[in-house]
Amino acid sequence: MSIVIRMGDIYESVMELAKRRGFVWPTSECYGAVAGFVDYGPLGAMMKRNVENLWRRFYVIREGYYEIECPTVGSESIYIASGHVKGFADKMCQCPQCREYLRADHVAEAHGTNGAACLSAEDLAALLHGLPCPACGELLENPAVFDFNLMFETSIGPGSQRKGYLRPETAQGIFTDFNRLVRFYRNRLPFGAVQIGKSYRNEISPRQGMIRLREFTQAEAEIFVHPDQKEHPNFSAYADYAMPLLGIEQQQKSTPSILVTMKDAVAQGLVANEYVAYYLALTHDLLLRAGVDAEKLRFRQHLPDERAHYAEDCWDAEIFSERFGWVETVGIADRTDYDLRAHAKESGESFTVFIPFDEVRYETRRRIVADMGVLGPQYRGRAKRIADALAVATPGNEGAEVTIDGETIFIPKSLYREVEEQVEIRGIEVRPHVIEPSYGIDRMLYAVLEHSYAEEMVEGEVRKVLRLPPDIAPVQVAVFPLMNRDGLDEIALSITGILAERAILAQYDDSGAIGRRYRRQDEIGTPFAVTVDYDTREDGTVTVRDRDTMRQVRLPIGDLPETLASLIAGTLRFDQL
RNA sequence: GCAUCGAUGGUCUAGUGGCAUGACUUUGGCCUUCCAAGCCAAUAGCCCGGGUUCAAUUCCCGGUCGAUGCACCA
Repeated sequence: MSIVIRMGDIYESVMELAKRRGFVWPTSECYGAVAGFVDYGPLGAMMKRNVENLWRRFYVIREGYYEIECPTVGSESIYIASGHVKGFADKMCQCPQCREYLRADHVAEAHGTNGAACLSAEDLAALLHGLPCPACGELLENPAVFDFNLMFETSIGPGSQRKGYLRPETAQGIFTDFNRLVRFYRNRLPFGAVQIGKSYRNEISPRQGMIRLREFTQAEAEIFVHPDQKEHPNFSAYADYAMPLLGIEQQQKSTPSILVTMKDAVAQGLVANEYVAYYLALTHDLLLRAGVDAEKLRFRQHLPDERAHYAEDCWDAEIFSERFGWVETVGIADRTDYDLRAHAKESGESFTVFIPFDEVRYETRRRIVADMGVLGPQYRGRAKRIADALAVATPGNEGAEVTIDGETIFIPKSLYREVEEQVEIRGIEVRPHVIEPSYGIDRMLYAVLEHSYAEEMVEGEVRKVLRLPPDIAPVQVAVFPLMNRDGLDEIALSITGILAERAILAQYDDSGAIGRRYRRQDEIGTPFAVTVDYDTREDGTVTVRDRDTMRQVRLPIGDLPETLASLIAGTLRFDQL
């Protein structure tokens, strides 16, 4: 019936369509676009929201991880704790000869300077002067050393007293709200929270359109689990879910990915635990549901040298793009307690959950109780500190030694007594581990557009069509009068209204020949089109046309809301009509 | 950020130191009983800034954006 034709540069075609039909535009074109930023046009914004809502259906509604919303501007302390201020600011310089960018501290380290990363830019520049460029060998002359941090910096309030950063990921907001979240979830593990929102990274050289943006949308879930209980309570839902995994071993031996069930992947130790496996499967499920081509999706495990030192296991969902190759779109990591520990250290708060024991436990503890009646007058200001030090000291036969301000003081036995007491232990403070699935929504959206895009020959004409899942498509239904007269238009308009009341986004169009109107909708991926013709006036039926097959069936107008709603939800297939 | 190449209505494109092509799209009208039909009309463009010149969309310089290579990508 139709032949799919070979396409040239699919990226060009997809982006041309996306621009022309209002999916994605270069930002602020009237002043000259800025690389790394895009505007979502009317259809793009609609489609993006549909993708986000699909994500919410999986993570918020199904998993029960509630969504929070934090500021995109955060104070410096957050990112000092997270490691972004230090870990993301590299001292760099450029070789004046070959123009190679160099990590200034690396060059200095290579020539025998230890701890070069901690030196100031001036000191580093002085050190580098006269050293050979590792790229071209020319001697560096007074190289300009500058900080490059991928975070956008800003100041909070007038006079720029307080430094702030645009968040480089949404995750930190969930971590900084941890203690509130623990109470919200009534002190029980596991629990999770999610956030969908903008993040910012001042990429040195953003290329590749929507793939590498300076402002982008992330959907992140942080799932807090007991460190010793990494069995997902609902693991059975995905235990038998089979999908191809490209583990470390497969990559090192250059063998293809292996098809395994999640149950086996965990049993074989390929995936670290049930939680990670569960979200690998859920992500696979979600991406296919969003319109990603299963053949162009793989899950790749981070190699030991690319995995962060604290991560127990880390996988990327990579989506194949004709233009960009394999693109990391989702990261799924077991981050252990790294983030919570870092914030606990920086903020001084605990970042733990109190887990009660099933039964109260009793422990016998020895404690040293100072005789403050004597210690107080004798040591005055230092008495309290001495008593505290005594409490944890290990006394000898004659007495105990404590060290205060570097001075070792001997406290004779007579000034304290050792008591043995029974303590009730009702539970312990546990610092949860974090399982983090992190999605790049813009990349996902681009991948869905690219994978959905098709050109085919229909009766000598090229038909461009986006085969988007019905609930991802920006517009769900188009409504046409066959002729723009004889009352057909009024009927079509009233159908549009009826569908709107059922919260179905229907677009009315009476302009131009009917075939042209079908093509217009094909191009933006509208899955269904309702046409009012002369039979409608006789028997109250209309045709419903399926985008992918271009087949039509007649239905009574009264059935439309229910039938279309089921078709869009995917509970009914068109070929079942 | 460096190097090379490019930028003409919404889209694709012709062309030029002197009134800027054509097609498609869009809008209006006529026509039209289901897949970009036809006819008439309309709307709409030389990326931005500076220089050379009587005159610059065209030549020169700088910038922006895009493509490619290098570098970067916790």
